[in-house]
Amino acid sequence: MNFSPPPATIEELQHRIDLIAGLTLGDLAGELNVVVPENLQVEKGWPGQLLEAYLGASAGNLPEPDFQLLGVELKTLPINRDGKPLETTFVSVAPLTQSSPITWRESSIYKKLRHVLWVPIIAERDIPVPLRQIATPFLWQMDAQHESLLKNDWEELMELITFGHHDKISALHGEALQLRPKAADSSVRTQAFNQQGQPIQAPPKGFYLRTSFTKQILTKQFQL
DNA sequence: GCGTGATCATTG
DNA sequence: CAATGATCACGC
Repeated sequence: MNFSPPPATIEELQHRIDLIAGLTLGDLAGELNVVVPENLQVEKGWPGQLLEAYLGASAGNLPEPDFQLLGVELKTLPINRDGKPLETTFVSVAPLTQSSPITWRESSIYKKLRHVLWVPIIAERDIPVPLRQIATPFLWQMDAQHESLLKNDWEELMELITFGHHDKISALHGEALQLRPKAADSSVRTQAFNQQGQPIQAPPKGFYLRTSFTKQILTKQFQL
């Protein structure tokens, strides 16, 4: 995709997002001269990549916030017509080989979620992809309550990982943050440690925000 | 293979 | 019908 130049300031970013509220994915794709996929079965990440290109977010595949200059992470959020999140939100892969413990504020989760540009998209599956409409994007900063919630979940999950119990972690752990498979398929393996601290091969996992958490963010923002 | 962007689709 | 586990594409 053809990328726009990155915004230099928060104000410039705010101005850009004010202009896309109410537009459809087809509108944005048309401006960028890109073809809209029939459905997202084959190109699941397409909405996110479209918005990245349109808004000039380009951290590439670096484990860094999308707008590096501004320290802002871009997240599209599929919602239904009532404004309720339809999917969990992927944040980052989990470090299964973390030997020396890192602190919450050093974590990629904190760095990415500290400041987020949320772009809600009305994305019920019966709406054709090009007609899916961008609701009201907004800049959001993690507050103390969000932080303690996420920090608690993160510390619990990281402790399980550190002690080699990552194989016993399911999506059921965590109130706001959960750990789920993150791979091309279930046969993929990556380096990890077992309970004895010996290196083993294990399925890669990623951190995801539950819909209950993103729903609260939307509720606070829009007083839904 | 890993990390980016996520949604799909089966199941309880 | 929500949620968990599985999956798809791309850059390097």
